[in-house]
Amino acid sequence: MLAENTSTSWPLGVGQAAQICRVTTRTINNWIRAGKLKAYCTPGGHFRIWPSDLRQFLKAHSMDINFDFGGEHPKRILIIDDDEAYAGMIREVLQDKLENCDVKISGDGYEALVLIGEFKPELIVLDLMMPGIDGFKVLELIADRKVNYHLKVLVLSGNLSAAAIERLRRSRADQWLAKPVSTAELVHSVLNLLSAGDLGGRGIS
Amino acid sequence: MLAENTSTSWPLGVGQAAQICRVTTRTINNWIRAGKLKAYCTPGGHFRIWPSDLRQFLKAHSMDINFDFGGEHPKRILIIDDDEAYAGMIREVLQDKLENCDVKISGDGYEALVLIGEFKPELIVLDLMMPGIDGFKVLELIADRKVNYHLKVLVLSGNLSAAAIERLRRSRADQWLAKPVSTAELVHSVLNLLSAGDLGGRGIS
DNA sequence: ATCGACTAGGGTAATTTGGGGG
DNA sequence: TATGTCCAAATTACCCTAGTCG
Repeated sequence: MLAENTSTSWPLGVGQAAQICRVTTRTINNWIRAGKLKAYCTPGGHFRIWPSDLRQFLKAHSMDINFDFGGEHPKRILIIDDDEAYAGMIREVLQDKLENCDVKISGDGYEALVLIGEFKPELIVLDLMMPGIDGFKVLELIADRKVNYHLKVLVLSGNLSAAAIERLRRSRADQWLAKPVSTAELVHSVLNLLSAGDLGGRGIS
Repeated sequence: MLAENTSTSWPLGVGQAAQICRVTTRTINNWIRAGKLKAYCTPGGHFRIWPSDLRQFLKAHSMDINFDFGGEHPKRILIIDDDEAYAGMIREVLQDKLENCDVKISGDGYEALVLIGEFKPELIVLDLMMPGIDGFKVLELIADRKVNYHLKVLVLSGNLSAAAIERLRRSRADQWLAKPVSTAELVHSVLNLLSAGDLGGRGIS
């Protein structure tokens, strides 16, 4: 649906790119016309730059500049936990600490599977103990999708026996934390998992 | 309301085009009046833009923007059946008779759930008899999605007792056929389900 | 007829382009 | 060579109200 632009990124104007790169708009313009910086053109002749292209440009020229212009899509996080109150708390913590994130909760493992395809989260916070569906089955499916997408899984569980941990390792979970978990620990893990690899998408669906 | 029609080939309002192009409605208006962007006019003077015209416009100006507004894509059909040979046969029949369709097969009910979200099929051909996951659970999830998407379900089953049929009815399956099913019967049902609720395009693109 | 959502168009402000010369 | 600065024309964004759509 178009009405909500929570998952689309916006192109930067030349002035915005100039601020990020600490140069004048004129220079940005030169870079574009020289073919060094990829951009597209409005019918009126104004250039627009996708954040991911600017990032690539900065990286290619070893310009050590980081920017978070809010133009990129928020990080999509899916919390799979049948404990509604607990999941809600996690969401609040994440929304408070990660200023640009889009969090969805699913208390039903089956619905969660649909959401994995539909919402395309970058990170899944998974409770292993769920009624109806096996958390390891979810992990197995996710492992298949990791080939094509950036998708990290943080497992939360109250019962992390050595055997369970070994099975998690084989299931390619990215990280696991024992409940109860401190907010600091949670946020640290989430930030760590999200910072590994990112690319901005473009387009509307 | 114009903003809601994401799954049929309706003309776009100026605001929708503006969101797609990441410009203001005013700018879209300028483009139209300058003859750069093709549009037609309502009696009251409001502009309407066909998705194909907008797509052509974006392409003509090398604007690196993709949008999928539905209506023009091939019909997406998801076959959920653990009998690989049977599913493959259905696919061949459908691809032969529906010249513009995109068919995916899932032999695993869990993976199928992910595909429902990811592939966003317009039609699901569902085998009730599946190992691991209950076909009715799938129907239940689909019923939720029907609120927001055009999604029809054709159930195939070898065991269509009166009780099963009653349960299918309650589960809001759109149609059910007993195995074995004739190809003519299958194709007829599929065409019927796909054409319902979809007004089609405008003929030429 | 009523109503919410959207749009056209004018006016104005901000930004961008491209040139030329430092 | 690459970039900063000045400038006019063009393009786009923002704000507003009356009018249209469904």
